[in-house]
Amino acid sequence: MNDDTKAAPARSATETSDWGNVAAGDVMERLVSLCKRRGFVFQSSEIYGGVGSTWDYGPLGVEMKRAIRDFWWESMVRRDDIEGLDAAILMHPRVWEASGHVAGFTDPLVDCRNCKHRFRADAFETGVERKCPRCGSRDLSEARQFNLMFKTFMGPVEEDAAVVYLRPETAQGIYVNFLNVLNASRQKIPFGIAQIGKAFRNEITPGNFIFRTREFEQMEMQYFVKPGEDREWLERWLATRRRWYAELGIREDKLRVHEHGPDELAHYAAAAFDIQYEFPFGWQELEGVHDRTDFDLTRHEEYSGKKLSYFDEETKERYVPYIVETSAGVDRTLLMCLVDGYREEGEGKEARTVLKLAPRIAPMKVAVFPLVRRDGMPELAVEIHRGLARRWNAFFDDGGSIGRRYRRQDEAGTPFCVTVDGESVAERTVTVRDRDSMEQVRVAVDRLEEWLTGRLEGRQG
RNA sequence: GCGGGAAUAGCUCAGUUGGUAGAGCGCAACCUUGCCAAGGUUGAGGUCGCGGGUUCGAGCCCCGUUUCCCGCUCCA
Repeated sequence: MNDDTKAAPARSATETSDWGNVAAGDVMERLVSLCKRRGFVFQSSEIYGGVGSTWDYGPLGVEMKRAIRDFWWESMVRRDDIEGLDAAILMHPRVWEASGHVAGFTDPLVDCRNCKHRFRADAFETGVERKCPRCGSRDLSEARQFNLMFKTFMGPVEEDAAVVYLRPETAQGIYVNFLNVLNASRQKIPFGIAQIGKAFRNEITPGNFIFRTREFEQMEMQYFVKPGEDREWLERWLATRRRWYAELGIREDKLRVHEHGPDELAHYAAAAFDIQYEFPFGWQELEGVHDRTDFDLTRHEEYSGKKLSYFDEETKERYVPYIVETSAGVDRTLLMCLVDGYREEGEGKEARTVLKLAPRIAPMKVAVFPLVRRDGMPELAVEIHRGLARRWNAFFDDGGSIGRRYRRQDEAGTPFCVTVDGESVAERTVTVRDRDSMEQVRVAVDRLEEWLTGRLEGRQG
């Protein structure tokens, strides 16, 4: 836990918070409830009592998640210097020895309560005095088997089969394919490899809804650079990634960068930045931007016996590239978008719950309503909906009052609602209502798609 | 991992000394409705988280368990 981490400022229930008429402490609860009710996120295997910290994405959630992945992929891989990859979840067990994930996994570990050092416990069994090898403290935890990787068996007969692991991070799939991608793509350093995929960790403390789960999805880009140029690239990628969050429409004051101090750095990293968001449960990491040096490729050279260096034809130098990675979580990005857009506004009859999602990640882009069910309005509304649905996820609703239908779309985060009235039938014009400003404008039916394109993409710029 | 709390309809909850489950909202259908949760009628939906036990009888009492929440711990 670092010094930057603090709870969101406490406010009373009657005071307006960053989420409108709802106290910060209630936001997560309300959001979880909305997610279930509207079909964003369900607890996994709920009818059997649920399974710990795993979640299923419902009809709206899956659209939103896809949109987040697509936006990331477009901004990362649609560049000349980045290639895409989709590596397998199951990898050779030696990969995890090389990566350092197996060390301390097969052996029971002991924690020193005094200096927080963690070390192998097997030495005690051979008569070594039970004290911390670093600080000498005798205040030690019990020896515990740390099982952070999910283990399974490859082969149908369990006893004979090889133990394999579900990958605890996607990055290693990129490192082991470094040469394959380099040769196949004819890239030159500097260049990057990007991947989106699932990873699995037996987290000791999962929680906070979909923020920390045991099965999760990562969006990672590993950028291979010449040693010595790593720091420059680290800062460049950090700036690029910060801009991405701004383009997602996230509130500026809820984002910050935290630089890891020397005691926080992971074994593989020379320098590390976290991009953090201020959730109702505190500042939390969304993405790591790390200088991993040549640690990973060097280790894979050692363990595989294969040369993973790069020959620079211009300078005639051979070197193992340094790696600058950007590693973001899909699920926590989605949670951030939901949290950032969640509002409870107005009083009494005016009250509404609204998700102010950027149009590019809204699960539904537009909804179409006939004002009433007569005089040709339903028919025209159906026709308009059918046209829009060819291009966007568009929703049709003719149930209940018009105000109720607006409220339903507010909760789902739909940016625009199109209403067909009597004049629509006579003059081929419709009312378009904006989710955020609640303003209404009149648009010709024949120009509606063009108008929406401008608004949807204009607001995404 | 430790301690505490909770679990009843999709949601929020009520349910008396133990006597076979209710409300509001939501949802569906129909009517009404001319632009921000109007109204009416009808309806669907619960083996009360799960498994044992006590009892003539358990949503309620006891034990176990799972999940979630709050602290602490942990966090490759």
